[in-house]
Amino acid sequence: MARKKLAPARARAPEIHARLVKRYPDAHCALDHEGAFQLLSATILSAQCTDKRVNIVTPALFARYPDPLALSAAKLEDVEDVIRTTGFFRAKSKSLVGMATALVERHGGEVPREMDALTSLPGVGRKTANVVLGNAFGIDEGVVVDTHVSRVSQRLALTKHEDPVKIEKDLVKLFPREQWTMLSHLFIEHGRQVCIARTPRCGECVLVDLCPSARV
DNA sequence: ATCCCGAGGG
DNA sequence: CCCTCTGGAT
Repeated sequence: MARKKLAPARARAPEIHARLVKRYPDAHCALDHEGAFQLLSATILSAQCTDKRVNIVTPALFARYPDPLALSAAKLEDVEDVIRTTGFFRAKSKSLVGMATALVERHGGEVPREMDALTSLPGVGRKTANVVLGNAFGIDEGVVVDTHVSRVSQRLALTKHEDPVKIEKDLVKLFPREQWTMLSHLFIEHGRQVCIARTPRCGECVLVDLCPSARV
């Protein structure tokens, strides 16, 4: 069975975006939050953890530590008890308290809006910084590349890389800046519902004819 | 056994 | 580049 040769990524990208927008018109940040500080905290917790699980623990976290000053003064053990079920709880607790302390000491208790300042915070890498910039501040600084975005991009052959930074470089060249933040939500939603890691549901995928990995 | 909106350290 | 950190869901 001859597989139809697909167009290069550059030619498929606009159609991929259009179909996903139509398929997931309500795509949005799945981490419950109010404001940059809460989103920053929730995103630190999201490492190797489902957003659903993060949303279970954050209400208690935000109630107990409503602002950077309160979180900076928290005892690590108390934070660990609240966030334990999200995994990596010792490292995440240190990151949260360290992040809050850095906000108080270096940024007047506010979340900075610059990539360099954000990634200088404890426990904050490029992925987390992109989440905050895009969703709390409305700045399309880059594309959030999490496990879903990585997998979907590879299956669609929009990148040949596995390194998230290299994947992001490929994606920002394929899609216009004003689409970057929403693109992440679209890929994440598609990755969760259809382009699932173990058993992708290619039979119900709106991108089958644009995907070299499709198995129907 | 594998995966989930990663980051830091060696 | 590699490894480690961690619990819950499937």
